[in-house]
Amino acid sequence: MSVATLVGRSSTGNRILDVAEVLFAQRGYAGVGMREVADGVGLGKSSLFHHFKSKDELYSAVCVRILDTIGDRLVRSLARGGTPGVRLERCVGELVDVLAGHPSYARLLLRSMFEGDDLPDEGPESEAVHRSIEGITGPVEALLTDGMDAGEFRRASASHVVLLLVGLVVFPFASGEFGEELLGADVFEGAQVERLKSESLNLVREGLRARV
Amino acid sequence: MSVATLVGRSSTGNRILDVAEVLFAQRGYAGVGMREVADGVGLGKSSLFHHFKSKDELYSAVCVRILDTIGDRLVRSLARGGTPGVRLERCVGELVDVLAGHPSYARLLLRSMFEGDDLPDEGPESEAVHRSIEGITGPVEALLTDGMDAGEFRRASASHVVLLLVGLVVFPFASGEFGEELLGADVFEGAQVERLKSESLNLVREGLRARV
DNA sequence: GTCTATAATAGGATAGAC
DNA sequence: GTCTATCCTATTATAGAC
Repeated sequence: MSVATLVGRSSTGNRILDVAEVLFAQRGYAGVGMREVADGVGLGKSSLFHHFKSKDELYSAVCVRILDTIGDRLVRSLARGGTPGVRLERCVGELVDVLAGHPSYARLLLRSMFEGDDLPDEGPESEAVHRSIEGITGPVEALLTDGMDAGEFRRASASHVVLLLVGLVVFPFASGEFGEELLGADVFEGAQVERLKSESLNLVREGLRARV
Repeated sequence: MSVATLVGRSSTGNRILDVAEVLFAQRGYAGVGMREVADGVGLGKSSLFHHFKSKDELYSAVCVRILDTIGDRLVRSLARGGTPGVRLERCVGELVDVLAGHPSYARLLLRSMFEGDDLPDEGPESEAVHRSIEGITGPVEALLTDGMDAGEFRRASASHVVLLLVGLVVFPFASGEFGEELLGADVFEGAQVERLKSESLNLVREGLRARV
């Protein structure tokens, strides 16, 4: 179904999503007007409403596309097997690579969590977002539990650790100027990405290892 | 100077800040209108412009007040002495307490980092925010470096680790519905806060400990 | 310090021609 | 599928009475 989501849209629809993704990531749901999106695509404002019947629907479509892209890669990465420790590290590395390769992703992901108050909680779009999220957090939480049961990870609350890990991995790539000033370099530069990846992996590896 | 910021405003000014803080945290800069703030305070819209000459200025004032409140507590906490490990853990615990005690803080902090594109980079307000941030990250980064030099923490890039720590500690309290569904409970509930605090402390302690 | 009134602009969304 | 024109509402901000 996630594959259908990725290919089941016209080329104009995808161009709209491309433009909207960048804008929503930069300025958030309320900060972006349909006119600005239309200008970016090279269309009149009204034409957008032919492809997406409301701003809400456009925003949700952007979120679902990102979540499915990330979800597909993570699930594939997890399926490649290995011990829980190996799989977790591969998974964190993969997530860093996706976020580093798509500068809009981290911001839009975090923003979408904050803007839940601004958007309808019900409706089919919201449920699609929901399913996509659970398709990611579910397997990761299960992986942590497996690692604890196997004695590879120390005992901890898997769900709380997942929450911490999301912040740990995603936030740096959403931190913008804050991160840039802290590091003295663009967060998306190759060297910074590798540094962030290795520091994240070290923190996760050592932080979750069972004491000997 | 941060003390002056905290007391150097009329009671009406502070009431406006209280209302604006909650609204900006919920819906972001662009998502909140001056009218909504005015209604919340019980004033006419125009009266707000007597206290803050623009929406930008109001938003910056909200950010600076939060940053100074957090900064004051962190700096005080750090000044209480101890080994780097002890001080870092006290610092993380204190930060968790502040964020848990003020549900608007984490969201507004993260949002303010994303909305840098939406607001002027120059000007006195932006510089005040800047100073407040450096007053927090500077001491923490120095603490990490001290711990590494003392052989208590493993070698790592202090600045990159600070970025990870901010995400790790701040994000959960900004995660809203996402965190709520993941944990199956309100993130700000006493038991959840304690769980998040202890899991954060464990991850930081084990994750930064020098190998023996 | 707070108010009413107003300016000037932009917002989301729809109707209907082509 | 895209366009122009339009509707209605909301936006930030200012002017000036009280």
